Amino acid sequence: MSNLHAAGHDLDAGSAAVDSDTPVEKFREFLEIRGDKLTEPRRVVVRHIFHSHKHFDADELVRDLHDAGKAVSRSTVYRTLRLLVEAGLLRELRLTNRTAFEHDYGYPQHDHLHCTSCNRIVEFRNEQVKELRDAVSRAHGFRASGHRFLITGICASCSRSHTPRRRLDLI
Amino acid sequence: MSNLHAAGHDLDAGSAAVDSDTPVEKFREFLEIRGDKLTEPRRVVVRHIFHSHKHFDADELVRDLHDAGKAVSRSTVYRTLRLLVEAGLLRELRLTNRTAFEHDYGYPQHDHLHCTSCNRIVEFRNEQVKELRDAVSRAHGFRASGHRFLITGICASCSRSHTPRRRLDLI
DNA sequence: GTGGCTGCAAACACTTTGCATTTTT
DNA sequence: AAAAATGCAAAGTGTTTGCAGCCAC
Repeated sequence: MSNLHAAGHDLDAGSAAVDSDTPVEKFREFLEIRGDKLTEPRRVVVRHIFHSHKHFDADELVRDLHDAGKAVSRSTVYRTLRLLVEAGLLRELRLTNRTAFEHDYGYPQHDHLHCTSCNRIVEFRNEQVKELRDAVSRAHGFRASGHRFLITGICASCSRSHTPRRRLDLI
Repeated sequence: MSNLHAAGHDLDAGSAAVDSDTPVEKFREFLEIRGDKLTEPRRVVVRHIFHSHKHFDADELVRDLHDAGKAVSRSTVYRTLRLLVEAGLLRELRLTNRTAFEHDYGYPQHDHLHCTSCNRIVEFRNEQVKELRDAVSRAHGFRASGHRFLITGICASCSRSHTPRRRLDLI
């Protein structure tokens, strides 16, 4: 889990350090161009999202913010999420009927393995995916701007534990 | 286009011919095993779906059936769609917030290009996708049962005609 | 006949919107 | 001060469910 966050992602944090590459700054630039405003609720949402979350959905975010004593109304959360996607800071993931989000800024290109048993999502990185996408696009006169490669199946730990007719940890 | 439907897929049709490989038959087998029943509304839904549709959503299906004078209640349509997915006859596609479906029976493995401008979906086939999926799964101890590779971008005809090129890299 | 269906309407779950008030530039 | 954002509650979507009567096996 934590290994995915390994290298230099010291976003936000209390440090009053250089602040021009934080998600909040990026968001401000985006809003500025459109003549929109960076408000406190928006700042709170963005900071929270890029502070720790990986994949999350609107409801989770509303609840987390509330529990952290930083409550932001559900409407504002939804409105802000929409903006963050437009701004390219977040990406939508539609595995189920509720939209999940993940970081798209300062985050390396990757794809997902979705375990249909425990419902967990594992990320993986593989250069060939993009190569393949570009090759296919080229062959179709398509100008690719992105892709989603989702592999569904049973993860290692689930196929170990849920396998019927097999003793669990006895050996 | 038509090449995708190339070989022997004379499904439904009035011909009282051999009927053991139609989607309806497959569905019956599936239902039988579970001790469930093949009813007229279910037959109507399955026949309609495999008669012409490619990608469709529940609402479209309800409307089409209604317009064809073969109305089936919305609930039954939803219930039947769920069963067809379980039966492996249909596959879910979640590009937007409404679930879309496509044939999964008697249809070759393929993936999609989604044009975000005209919203059209184009299919493509490429063996390497599956190879890549299997390689990645293997590397993660994952037992893959399926995958979804979706390439988003602008299709040839849109990038020719429209040119309102959206700026995505403002930030 | 029985257990599973169907249709209807009502319930749900997720997301969006109208509006009066507050905040940002 | 003007323009835009917030929060609330109310309205939308899309999908599921409870139930009385109906139908396939």
